[in-house]
Amino acid sequence: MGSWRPATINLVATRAGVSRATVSRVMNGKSSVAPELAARVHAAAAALEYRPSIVARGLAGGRTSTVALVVPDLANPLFQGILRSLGQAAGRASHRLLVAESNEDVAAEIEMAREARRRCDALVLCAPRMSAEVLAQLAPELEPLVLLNRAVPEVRSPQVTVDYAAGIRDLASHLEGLGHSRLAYLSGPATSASNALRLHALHELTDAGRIQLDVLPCGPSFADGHAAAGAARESGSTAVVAYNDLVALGVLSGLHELGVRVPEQMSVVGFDDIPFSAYSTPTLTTATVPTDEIGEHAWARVKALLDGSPVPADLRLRPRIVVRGSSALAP
Amino acid sequence: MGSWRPATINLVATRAGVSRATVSRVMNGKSSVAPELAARVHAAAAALEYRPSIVARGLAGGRTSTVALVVPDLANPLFQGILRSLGQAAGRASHRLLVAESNEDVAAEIEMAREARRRCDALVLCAPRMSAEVLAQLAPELEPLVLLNRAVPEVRSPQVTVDYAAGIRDLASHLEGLGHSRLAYLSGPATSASNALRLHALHELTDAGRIQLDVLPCGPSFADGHAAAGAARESGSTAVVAYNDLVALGVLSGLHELGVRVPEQMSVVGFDDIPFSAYSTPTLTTATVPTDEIGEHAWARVKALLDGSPVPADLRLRPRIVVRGSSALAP
DNA sequence: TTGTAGGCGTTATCAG
DNA sequence: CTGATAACGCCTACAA
Repeated sequence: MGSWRPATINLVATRAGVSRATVSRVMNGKSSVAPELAARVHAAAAALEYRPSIVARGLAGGRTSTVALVVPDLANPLFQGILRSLGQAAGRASHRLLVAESNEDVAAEIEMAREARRRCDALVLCAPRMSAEVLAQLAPELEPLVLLNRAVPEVRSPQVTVDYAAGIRDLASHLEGLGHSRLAYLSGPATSASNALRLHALHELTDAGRIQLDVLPCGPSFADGHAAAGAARESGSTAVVAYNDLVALGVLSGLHELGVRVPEQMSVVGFDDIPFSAYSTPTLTTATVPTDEIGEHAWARVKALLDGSPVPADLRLRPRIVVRGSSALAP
Repeated sequence: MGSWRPATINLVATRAGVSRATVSRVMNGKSSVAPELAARVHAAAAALEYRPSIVARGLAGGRTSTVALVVPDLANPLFQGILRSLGQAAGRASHRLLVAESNEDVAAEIEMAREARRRCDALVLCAPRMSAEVLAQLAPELEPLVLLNRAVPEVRSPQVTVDYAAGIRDLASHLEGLGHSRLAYLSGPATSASNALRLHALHELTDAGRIQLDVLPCGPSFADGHAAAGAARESGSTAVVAYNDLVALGVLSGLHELGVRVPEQMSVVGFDDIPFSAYSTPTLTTATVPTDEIGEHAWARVKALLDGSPVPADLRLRPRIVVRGSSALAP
């Protein structure tokens, strides 16, 4: 038994004594076919274990039933969540996901987006670092395109974004309500758009005279947060707002080592609600980014684009505050 | 300006005043072409922003430069790690990854594997739950195939597996060396092959009279571990071997709530070394599964299969013990 | 070295 | 309702 070649539509047609066109019609359930012929086709297809070639179908019909997802970093729970939910949603509609990780490299990201798009029906792009100009210029050739986690007015493609500003405001308000009037913000990567948004939202609160703010350079990782614990303690603030949960958990760990009790002596809040935040000691007050919804909504837009049906309006998802053990009344 | 159609090889050929064959040759760097013609082709291609259609190329040449990865659960750090490293390795060779998640559903897994394979050049399959019989029967039609995280002698395809037994043995030996003679094993899902391996390895140690073992039914999640903390304490064992890190961290949390100090009163070890294990309180002693290497080696085998070159021998990666703060001398 | 022609497996358009 | 026939975009003998 040599290497087995998959059955083609031609074989099935011959075996069933019909034309390829009829086989195609039967397989696709399109325009009605005489019951008897249909039965013969089904029988032949089953006997031959025939499966239409997705590749050939892609060439002929221009649809690959595949959508591409380009993300900067698959180690990030946010993108992992998006990957999962988008994959599930697409899967339910019999579409597959092609995933490409750019490793935060914008140049690579551009090339990957171009290339990934060419072999798929649509592209879902998460490009937090890409400049609006580049994105605006690139977008047209990437269509059908859905932009995630990033609002770019210059781009006509549907966008599903996260209202980080509102999330941070809610977090700050929560702390304010607990009597904290001076907050330390552990800043993420300087090039991060979402970091800029967070910072901007915080500055608005200081401008409104509601809080005092210490901005401490930090980074996006646990280690960064851990290293910044000392600076946070020295800052004179009574609460720490971390760039994300990883950083917050790092701060928790760092403060613990420094003998600073959380939340008694200092409150800490994160952002993202990664799985462990519910289980750290103390458990972490944070804001949840609804990645499930992002994927779901992203898929709805992809589908609309592909079907030519009305595309749902752009969405700005508001993170939900999750109050846990790391925040309490100011000392 | 209506919707723009991507340039085809025909357009380039016409523009350059050559035949399609010549354009094809130039684009693929195959058999030498007169420098002047090549220059014309390059110029035309550049002017038209021509990019060969990957889909058409796939149909004609039978290569899609895409490989499929099927995993049971993308929430699992193990598979996330494999996804990342495999994706990176494939990417370096200009291949893309099609990812499909079966949600632990074996029936769905079978269908996904079949389907995913048909649209790609090869399949990398992680199917911890699939029976050896089914797998053996399915494998031939899935080739070129690389099996991950699962040793199945009946299958001829290359396999990269993890020696969980050795990992567990090393962990148990570590505890034994600390004076623990009675261990509680928090068992994972009954259908999990890796769980069976862990259990088997542990039983060998009891059969050898080296340790006493309490097997406690548990599960694979943090919540399962948390819930099992009480049972672990009552078991009479002085150390807990958890099915994985998630469970171990859950136990840590549960024991903390019960007022049991770790590692003073009880030692706890996990398995996987997920990112957070280095930062929990106490930090978790565990065993690292080298996901980076898995992806790397898996890709090497995929490539060999596709190139028709000699396929590297099957690999059994041994986890590396990481001793941290959750294990200490028996009380 | 270059061009011609046929084929990859489907779908879609027309006749009949 | 069914069957030729022409795309789809590219690759690859085979010929010249």
